[in-house]
Amino acid sequence: MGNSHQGGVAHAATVSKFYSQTAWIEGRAEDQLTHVSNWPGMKHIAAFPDLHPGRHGPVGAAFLADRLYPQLIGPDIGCGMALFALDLSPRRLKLDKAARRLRVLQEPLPEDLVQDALVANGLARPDGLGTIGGGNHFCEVLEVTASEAGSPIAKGALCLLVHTGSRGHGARVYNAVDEPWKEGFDPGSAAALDYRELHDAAQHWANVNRLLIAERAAEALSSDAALICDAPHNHLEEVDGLWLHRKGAAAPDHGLAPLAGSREAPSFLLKVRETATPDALWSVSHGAGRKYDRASMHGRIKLNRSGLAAMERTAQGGRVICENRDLMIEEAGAAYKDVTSVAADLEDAGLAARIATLKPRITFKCTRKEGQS
DNA sequence: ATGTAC
Repeated sequence: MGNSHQGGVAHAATVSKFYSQTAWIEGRAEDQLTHVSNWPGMKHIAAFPDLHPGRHGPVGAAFLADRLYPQLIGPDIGCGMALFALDLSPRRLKLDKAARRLRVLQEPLPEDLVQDALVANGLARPDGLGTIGGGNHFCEVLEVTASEAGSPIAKGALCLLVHTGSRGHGARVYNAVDEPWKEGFDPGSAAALDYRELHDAAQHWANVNRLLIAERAAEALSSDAALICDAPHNHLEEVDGLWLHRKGAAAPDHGLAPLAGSREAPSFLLKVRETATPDALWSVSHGAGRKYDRASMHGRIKLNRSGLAAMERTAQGGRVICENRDLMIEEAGAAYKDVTSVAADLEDAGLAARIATLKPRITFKCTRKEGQS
């Protein structure tokens, strides 16, 4: 664990794996790791215990190269997890009422507020600003059930975890990248400079989006949200003249990063030891990581006659608002790895320590739209 | 992951 070793091919990047022998890692994810390690200019890769297969390379890894690879970042540029403290006590949180109120997150942000946000933050386009989007994105209310020394949130407090990114804005940037780009971009090329400028703007857009969603959710709950940390996990960063690509690997914010579990498992706040482990490329896991791909989940989850309703309440008594049947199945707790094992591997590797345990109470994913099942 | 088109 954590030991660096050369790949089998000349000039391949070094790969550091921060997971134990018993970690759930698909062979295909490790094959992708080896494949990317042979890309031109790839120097070093850090792979984390949430590693799983992705479209152009594994998710749950950080890649350091002397070239730029937009496909390693993907369309959701700037996607990340932001954690907020809520000014609201668990006793005052009425789950069903609060869940109903959070449904406002499905609505577009009112146009006047969009315009205000664009001006205040120097953003170019609305592109769905203030909404969380689909896939694995969510806005969740959690209760702090354990808190260690150094934690900014106390046991018994409520917090808000927002997982979203740059929506249509980053997707447009990504989809506009001229192919072919399999060899990556020379960092000095016009294409690279263009991508970097648009990427940085999309990352900022995503950052603002998480803050706006937290404000909307807090207002719906008649509370206030105070930012604890906002850790992006899909982005490009220059490090000593090289290019660090994070794909589902979190960049800690002031040494903190949320580690998302699932609707059936806790999440954790991690204190990250950023300087101790350059082999980890100043990154950690951002969540449990997918155990089963979306398609295969439909054969694994059998909804009974009560259908979605059975999944709208978790075993822990939490509420889930996800009125898209397919998404509910694809995002079931069973689709994710054991987050406690992921956290233990990060701790054993000396990368991070859990300083707070967060139990999901209400997860907002989506309400029903016309035409959806 | 997205918006749009089928």
